[in-house]
Amino acid sequence: MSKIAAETSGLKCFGVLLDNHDLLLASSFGDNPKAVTSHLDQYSRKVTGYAPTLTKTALLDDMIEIYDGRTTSKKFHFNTRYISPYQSRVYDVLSKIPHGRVTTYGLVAKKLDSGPRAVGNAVATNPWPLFIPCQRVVPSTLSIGDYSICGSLSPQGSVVKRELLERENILFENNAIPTRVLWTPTR
DNA sequence: TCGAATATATAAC
DNA sequence: GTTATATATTCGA
Repeated sequence: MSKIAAETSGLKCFGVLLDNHDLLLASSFGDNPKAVTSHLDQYSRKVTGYAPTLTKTALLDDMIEIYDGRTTSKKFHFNTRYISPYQSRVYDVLSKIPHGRVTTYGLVAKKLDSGPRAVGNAVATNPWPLFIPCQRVVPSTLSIGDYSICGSLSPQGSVVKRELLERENILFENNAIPTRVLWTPTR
């Protein structure tokens, strides 16, 4: 059985989905609290077959810290049962991107001997936004690229993605990320 | 099993 | 700036 915890802080709602050992099954955040919880609820039904119950957890405070662009050295514990081995390899790389830096879909692909579109697929289906910093993956042009909120793409997503990076002290120079911010996964 | 759909990259114009 | 094409993975018919 799984559990949802959610709370609103400032203008955003933050939510997590936990399994019965308090491992993270998914996270979600956005403007609309209803959308956040229903996204987690649907994810739970899809992967576990069950509707979640409600709970509380300090993980929401960690999530808000990350949203605010604060560095955290905390280790989070994920339930990886419902993701593919390939997704797992991609998220391992993403978790190594330093705070305040970005990498590209292509560089991650090179590291994994895979392809950039495949990386895009995996990043787009990241169940753990904020905890796995998928906002730090951008196109090779160093423009902002796309970002999904509660499982759906919209121009709003790119705005949120940019704000997340700006709060990590990444300042854009004429709508692009400076090259010095680019991080290359070590081979 | 196969076709279609991607949060891509690169090269050419 | 705009295509055209190659590419890896996933998902559903």
